[in-house]
Order: sequence, then structure tokens, then C-alpha cells
Amino acid sequence: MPKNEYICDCNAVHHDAVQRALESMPNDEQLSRVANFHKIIGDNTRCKILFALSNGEMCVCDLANVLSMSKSSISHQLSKLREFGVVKCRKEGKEVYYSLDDDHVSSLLSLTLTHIEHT
Amino acid sequence: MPKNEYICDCNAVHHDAVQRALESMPNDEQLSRVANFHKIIGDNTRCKILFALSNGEMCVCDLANVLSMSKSSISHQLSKLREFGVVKCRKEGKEVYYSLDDDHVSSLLSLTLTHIEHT
DNA sequence: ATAACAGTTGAACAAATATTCAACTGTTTT
DNA sequence: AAAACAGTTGAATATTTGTTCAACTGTTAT
Repeated sequence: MPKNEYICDCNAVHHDAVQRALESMPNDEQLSRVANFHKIIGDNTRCKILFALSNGEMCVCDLANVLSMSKSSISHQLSKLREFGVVKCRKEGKEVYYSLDDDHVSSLLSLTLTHIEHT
Repeated sequence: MPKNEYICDCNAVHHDAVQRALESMPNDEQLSRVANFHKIIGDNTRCKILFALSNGEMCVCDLANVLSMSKSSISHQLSKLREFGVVKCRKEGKEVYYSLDDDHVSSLLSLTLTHIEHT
């Protein structure tokens, strides 16, 4: 990459390091998915929902009471979580039961929790 | 928890499930830290910075070129990443070299990447 | 000393996001 | 059939968050 193609006006560029980083960089699609995955977990409300669901399935009403929030608000967040494949749901009569779609998420949360603990 | 203490107006509450969720729920402080940790990674720009740094330290200018963004923007994000203990920096003359503060982050990223891959 | 440079910072602006509210499904009960 | 209920949805509002811009710090070179 010739110097004049750089965005930056400075001379302090370490060409080899830049090159290496560019080569090993995941593509845009992968990068967005990684970022979005963390973004979806990176919210207090959704985090709380996920911790609650790690004990087993719950209906919207249960979650509303656990989080002390409106059903509407919970429902909005649940639909986001479902959109990203983090939770799934099953309907039974008037109620809808939500549960974690993936053990990965649950184990990731407890991993993060223990990591946060000793920092 | 008596029924009249519930936020929600509905009768469909599963008291035992709600109770269990409340008992196992991490406290507010822990929860915020877990959520914030994921939030800090859950952004395209910061994610890209972290992937770049997983190859070794880089100065602000290098990162600006890798990401094709302004030094200012990169610097703002770096200060956030540093605030949360994800990266650290070392000064050498006019330049400032950033690196990952914790192997945990790097391994978390590649873990997420592989998880995202087969979904 | 002065100029050039790498990086930082705060304010301003723009974009993304969370919650509320009200209206709406679809299911069950009377 | 009508009423009651669990949950969903879209629009509106409020808040958070990312980038830009311009001014600034501190270091090195002239």
C-alpha cells in the first residue's frame, strides 16, 4: 500500500503492522455479526432477560415481573433477541414462553461474569 | 412475593419461576459490568480496532489507516476502550502505542467469530 | 525559539436506540 | 357473541452514542 493511499496525514505509519492487520481482518459481514452479537447482549435489560432465562423458560408476564418493567418493553426486547437468534419462543394458549436458543449464550454470560469478578 | 406486589396486571405469573430468577439474578453492579463489557465490544469500529490489535501493538495513526478513519475518531474510541480496561497504551516520543490489556478479550473475539460462523 | 507533528479533548451535530402509549391480534372464558 | 386477557406492534418521545471539527498539549526537529 503506497503512502499516498493512506487516509491519515501523518508519517508515523508502520507499514508492516498495517499490512498485517489488514490481512488478518475479518470481512465486513463477519465483523458486523460479531459486533452485533455483543451489542445485543450489551444492554442491561436484555442482559437481565438472558440471566432470567438461563434458569428455564418464562412467559412475557414472568419476565415483566422479574425486571419490573412493562410487558410492552419486554416484548420489544424479546423480539430483538429473537431476531438475532438468541432466544426462541413457543406458544401455548394465550401465553408465549421464551427460552435461550443456544447454550453458547448462557455459558458466555457466566464466563463474562467470572471474568468481570476478578478485575 | 405476594401477587399485589407484581408490576404486571396479568394473572399468568409463574411464581416459582419468577422467584428462582430473582434469586439467581446477579446484582445491579455485576449486571451493569457484564452489559457494559459487551456493549464496549458491540460496535463495528471498536471491534475492528480490537481485531487489529490482536496482531500486536499499533499507534493511533496505524489504526486510523487500517480502519480508514480520522485519528480523532479512533482516539475517542480508544479512550473508551481504555476506560473499560480493554486496551492499554504506552507512550514513546510523539507516538502512543496501544495494545490489548487482556488476553481474555482476544480469545473472546475469536470464540465469537467461530460461533458466528456455524449459525 | 519556532515550526511541525502525533495525539487528545470538548462541543456540536447526526444517527441509533430504549421506553411509553395506544391500538391491535388471537385465544380463552362466560 | 361478548368480554377478558397475554402478547405484539408502530409511532412518538427521550436518551444514548458515534463522528466531525477546531482548538489544544506535549514532543521532536530545525
